Amino acid sequence: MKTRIKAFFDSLQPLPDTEWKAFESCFERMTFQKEEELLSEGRACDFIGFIESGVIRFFQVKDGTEKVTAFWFSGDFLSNYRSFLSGQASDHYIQALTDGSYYRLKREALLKLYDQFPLIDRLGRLMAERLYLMVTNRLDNLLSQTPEERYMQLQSKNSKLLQEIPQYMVASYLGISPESLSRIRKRLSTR
Amino acid sequence: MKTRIKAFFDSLQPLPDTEWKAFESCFERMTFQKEEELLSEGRACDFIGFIESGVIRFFQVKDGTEKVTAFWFSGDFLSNYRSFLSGQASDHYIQALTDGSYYRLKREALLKLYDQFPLIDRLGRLMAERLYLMVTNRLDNLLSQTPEERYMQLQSKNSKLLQEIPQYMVASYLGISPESLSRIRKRLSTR
DNA sequence: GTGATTTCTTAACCAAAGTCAATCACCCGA
DNA sequence: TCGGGTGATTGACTTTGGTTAAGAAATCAC
Repeated sequence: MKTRIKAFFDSLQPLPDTEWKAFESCFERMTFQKEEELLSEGRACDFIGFIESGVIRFFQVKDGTEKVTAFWFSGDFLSNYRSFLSGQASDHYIQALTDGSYYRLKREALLKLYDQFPLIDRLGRLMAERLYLMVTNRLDNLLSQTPEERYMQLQSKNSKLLQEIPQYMVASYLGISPESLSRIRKRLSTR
Repeated sequence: MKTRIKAFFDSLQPLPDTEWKAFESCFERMTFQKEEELLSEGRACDFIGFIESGVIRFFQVKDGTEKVTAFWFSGDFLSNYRSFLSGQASDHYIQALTDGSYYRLKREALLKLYDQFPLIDRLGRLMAERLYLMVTNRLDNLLSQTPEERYMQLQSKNSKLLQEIPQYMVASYLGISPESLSRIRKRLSTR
């Protein structure tokens, strides 16, 4: 499996050979095409994954308009983890913005691994904890910053995102209308 | 330990006697007084806890004004879990709004338990997963609802909160100014 | 390359919430 | 009981972002 993904898990909890082999062998490599839906609203998400290549967005449809919750790139965690954990139907879509590929681990296989290997159970704890940190970061960000501040932060920390993603999707991710983002950009450029 | 708190952990992962005894014995009962700070900004949070009685708020100071992130009541989980996990200084205060008590488990003790008992490690995973679900709920709520909708939801789902907490703190929790909340209330009452 | 579609920008107008300031209502303690 | 303090409300005004509509720019398909 891709070294990047191994690095992710190693940073959480290095696994001895036996565990790693068992763990790794449960991943399947999947490919996707631009526009493809990896998960539809209404279905429970029964996998987690890690992107090898390509760009993916995580969004929901609210009152007829699309609200983007996240963009994912190579190396990123890929799942509706909430639906994955709760078993409830997803309120989000997962959709490819480009062609690409990812490594998929099905829920059932992961639960078996948790039961078989305490160290993988611990890895699961550390993964949940890491994801908790990520989502609280985003929450904090939304609570404490204005759209303009969020855009500036995106520019400085994640400029790759701005280059690869249409602006109206970025606007949605920032929680504003495309027109507002356009205004913000204009405001910033004339300073 | 309080039955409510046992019920919380039982709902995640029932523990056999040995594990439960070891787990329970690591909790300490703590009391607090109105206004007391259970955690100050700048310190790492080195415990998790569960409230036995009383009301607590979780807030940060941003540009000189207090922003309330959460209110906690009897039975609720109590920690800056983010700081607890990352070891980084807390950007939030934890402060008592009333007199009360809670059961505290120190980080060091929990980490030892994780190492000693795989089942408690699993309990930790399920706890992290549960907390993940709670924070994504809040995130969704903030992203997809207007302040007015959030207030109405609070009324229907958490009216206890509205009775026990000063309005200006509720406003802060909703992400608006006290004046705006006052106007929203007026708007709603004349419908 | 050309036409069509999609994306981005701009403008005018509107609604919601913020700010500032004044006032009201209530509680509590001396 | 009176006065002070806290919290809630109201009003005037400002700011910000949403909406609608139009047009410009970029991209795509043939």
